[in-house]
Amino acid sequence: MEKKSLQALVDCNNFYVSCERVFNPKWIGKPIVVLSNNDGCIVSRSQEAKDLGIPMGVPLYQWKDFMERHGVIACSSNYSLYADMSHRVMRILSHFHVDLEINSIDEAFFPLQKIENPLEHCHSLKKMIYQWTGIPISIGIALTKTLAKVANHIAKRHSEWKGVVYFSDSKTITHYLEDFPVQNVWGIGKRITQSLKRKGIQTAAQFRNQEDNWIRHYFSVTGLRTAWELRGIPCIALEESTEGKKSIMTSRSFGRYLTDQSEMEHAIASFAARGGEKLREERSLASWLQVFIMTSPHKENDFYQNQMLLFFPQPTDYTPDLIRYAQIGLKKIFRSGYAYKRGGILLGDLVPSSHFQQDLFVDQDLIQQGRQKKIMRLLDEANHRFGYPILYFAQEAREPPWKVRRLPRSPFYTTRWEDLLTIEI
DNA sequence: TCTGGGGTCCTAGGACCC
DNA sequence: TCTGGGGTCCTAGGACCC
Repeated sequence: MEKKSLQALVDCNNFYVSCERVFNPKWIGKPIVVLSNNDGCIVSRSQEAKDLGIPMGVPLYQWKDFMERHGVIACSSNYSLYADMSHRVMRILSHFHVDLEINSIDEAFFPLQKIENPLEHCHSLKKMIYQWTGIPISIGIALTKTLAKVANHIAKRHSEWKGVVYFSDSKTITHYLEDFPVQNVWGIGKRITQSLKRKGIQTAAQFRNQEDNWIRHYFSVTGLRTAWELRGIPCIALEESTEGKKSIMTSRSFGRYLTDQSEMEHAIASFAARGGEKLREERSLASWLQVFIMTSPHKENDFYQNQMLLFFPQPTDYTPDLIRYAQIGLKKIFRSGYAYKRGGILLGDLVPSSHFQQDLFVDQDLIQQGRQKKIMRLLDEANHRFGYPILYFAQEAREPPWKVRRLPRSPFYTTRWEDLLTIEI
């Protein structure tokens, strides 16, 4: 007989802050926050910062005074460092679990039904990852993904579990769900929470106990799936991790307003070039490109946003093509007289580059194609080796004028030779 | 003055077809 | 007052996630 499914969810604690602390141990025990691009929002908080009541995702300027009063340290984000630390954690996990499903930079699921003693196994994983990477993690174990999420939540808040929570019987599950705010359930966001509150539902247990028809009627199949998952019936399958992305987006808010068309052209070219890199990393080709620009959505009068979709004659990952099409689109939608706050590109209908069949009717010289591939490979290799872009296209902006950092960023400790950590003895 | 950057999935409604 | 009906495909927009 087949054993019941069992899911584990690994989640790195306060991931960005934890990465910073690995190389800056004097920050351990202090309230720290990491900021988004251009230092706009707070995107990661240490436990001490959370305890002070600083919320996730809020604009920095609204909390600046408060943070100064309480001695909260803020630093700019360093995504290369976080991506590299994430790879290290995931590599260790995938060594023990080949069917690891990476959910985000700091989160992964894996099935556990074949493991003799899940609790013990996960405790040793947790210890190993801390020893080898310096990153503290929490693990939730349960029959379904949604319950594993809840268990993980509990693991972070109830220290008596020592970072690993195993929902092994229905009594334990009910006990925690009765105390679990419904808005913290995976898949239940702001809108659904509001609607549930109006109907008198506050906890995960209350939601789980509603009738199927009622849930289906108000919250569609998505809501019903969540309810079933809370009852321990798996509805969200463990996906094959080999499945690739369906679209790739590269976009930024600008550190200052852009009014000049040529500046916007440089910005869009840089986004297209970065999109090309991501495509080739994924070993995919894009069938179309969408370019979009917008003014600040916080300024209601004088708002303008527009986008244009362009199809390639055949799927491509060749950066000069991406830049060329992005510029064509931009010309059509750019209106002068506006102060632009954000722009970007979206690449869609991705197909694996290995599966792509040459279209016989497109007049494309094969030798030429081979050369293009070679150029892109050289470009990627060079930029990868140095850990930051040293080769780029003339249309790209060299020193992005829209990028404004006010606070120092940590060095690229793990991806740039000059930034290697030195220890004085 | 200052408000992230990615993604996925679902639904409703229109176009179109037989 | 009557004015078919059902299926598929596509798109835009909403809701959610971290």
